[in-house]
Order: sequence, then structure tokens, then C-alpha cells
Amino acid sequence: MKVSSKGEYALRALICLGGMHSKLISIEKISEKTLVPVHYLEQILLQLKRNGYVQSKRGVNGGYKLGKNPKEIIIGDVIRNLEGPLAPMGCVSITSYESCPLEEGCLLKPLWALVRDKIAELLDNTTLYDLIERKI
Amino acid sequence: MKVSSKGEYALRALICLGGMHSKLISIEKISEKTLVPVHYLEQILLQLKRNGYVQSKRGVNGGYKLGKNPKEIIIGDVIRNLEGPLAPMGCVSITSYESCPLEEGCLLKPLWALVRDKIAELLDNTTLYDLIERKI
DNA sequence: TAGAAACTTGATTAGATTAGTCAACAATTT
DNA sequence: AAATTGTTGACTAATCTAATCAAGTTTCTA
Repeated sequence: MKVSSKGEYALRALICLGGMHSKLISIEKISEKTLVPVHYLEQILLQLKRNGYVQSKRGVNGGYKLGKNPKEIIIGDVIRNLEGPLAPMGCVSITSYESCPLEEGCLLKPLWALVRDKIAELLDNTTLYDLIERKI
Repeated sequence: MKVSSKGEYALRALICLGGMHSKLISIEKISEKTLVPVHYLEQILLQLKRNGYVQSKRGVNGGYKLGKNPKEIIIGDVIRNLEGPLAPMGCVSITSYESCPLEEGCLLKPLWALVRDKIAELLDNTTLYDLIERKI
């Protein structure tokens, strides 16, 4: 039931950027603060950029900043974008359902559905703002 | 946030055994019913045996059966035994805590702790009996 | 002796991480 | 104003690790 390191790292980076008030900060600096390996962080920021969560500027004094208001960045969405559905099994995923040969009559499906509901309810009602302001 | 296939497969096997009323059933039969690859299932059953969840009998007409009453088999424990802690991150795991260099001041920890609580509350209050009798 | 589980080992695959190169930009130099 | 240089992000490939799956061998029991 682990969150992948990719998701954890992405959130660390967003939190870091959220505390910079739109001032640019370089990948290297983010890496120092978040303890995420530089090259891996690079890939993650790229992915966050494609999804509009961050913006970048190249060249001297370039770097990254948030691309959205922290109140508009929903943690559940970030996780989904970076590491796939929140649901513990594809057969109960709403955002990216996968059929399963057992399916009907599967006694586990209702349980996984409950797990998904609990996780989604939590992460879809938490924003980056909530984390930064320690509302949670 | 996935459950590993190991955990899913183990639960499928236990559900299958739970419906046999202590009659022995071979790995191959279990594999047919649960669609779990035979050789992988073998390893999983071995692990379940070490933890007392199942019993085996060798030789002709041998096979597996449950080692405990379905009401005593807690889903959360099965998952923990097979794929490790329920917590999404080691830093919030109660059963197998791992320290993290960020730790104090980490804004994510409280969130992960909530996730852990929700998952654990659900899976630790569900037994194999509940699944088999469709109480959930 | 035949059928079945137990066990060992290796192959395959996917995820995580690291390494290295290329392209853009801004300040500096000429 | 043009060329140069250093800083930075963008991108690709290789390495490492763990999960998953497969095959074969051994041991036990009717």
C-alpha cells in the first residue's frame, strides 16, 4: 500500500515551491532542501510542468516556480498524474478502470472499493495550501 | 497506492480455502479457481503456512486447508505479513517504523498518517469471514 | 511407485536511480 | 553589436534493485 517515491518526491518539490512565493528556485536548490536526487527530481519537475503544476525559466537565474495557486493544487490529482490511480486495484479505479477476469462474484472487489473511497476522500479534499499552512 | 499482486493473490487463495470447509485442495485446483499462476501461488502458500494461516498435507490427495477460523483471520494482518506495512510511507508505520531525514518539520507526514489510519481502520476490522459471507 | 507438496534456482519484467549529453538563455567580453 | 562563456533546464540512455513468474529437483506419503 505504498506511495511510490515519485509521488512523495513530487509533493516535496511542490511544497518547497509553495514556500517561495513565486520566486524562481533552481533544481539543485530544490534538491538540497527536499533531499530528492537531482536527476530524478529533474524528471519529476518535467512531468509536473507538462501538467501545469509548475513553470520554468531557463538560463542564468532561471529555475522553477508554481504554475497554479496552491489552493487549486489537489493532492489526489498530483498523485494520480505522477503514479497512476489512487485505487488499490484497477478493477475499482474510477479514473482508469481495468477489467479483471474474476470481476463478478469477486469477494475482494467491495473491500478494495472501500479502500479507494477512503483514500480518495482524503487526498481529493486536501490541497497544497492545506499542507503548507499545516491545516492537516 | 497499489496493493501488490502478492497480497491480492494471497487473499484470493484464502477465500478459496475458506469455501472448502477444511477439505484439502491442491495448489493446481486453487490456481484454476483463483487465476493465480501456479508457481507464484506455491510461494505465497508457503509464506501463508509459515504464518499459520494455512495447513498442508503432502502426498496423494494432499493439499491445503485453512489453519485458522475465518473469523480470526484479519485482512490487515495478512497484507502486512505478505507485503509489509499498510502505511503509505515508512515514517508513519506503527508496525515497522523507518526514520526519514526530513521527519520533523515534514509537512507530508501528517497526511500520510491519516491515510494509514483510514486504511488500517478498514482492513484491521475486516476478517476473512466478513469477505466470505459478503458482510462487506 | 506414482502423485503431490516442498524447496531451489534462474529468467523476466517493471520501477527507481544515476549518468551523460544537448539546448536555451543571460551576462560578460571584445 | 557580435561572439563567448557559464548557468540552467530538457532530454536520452544506462544501471541498479525488487517484484513477479517459470522451471526443475527433491522429499514425502498413500
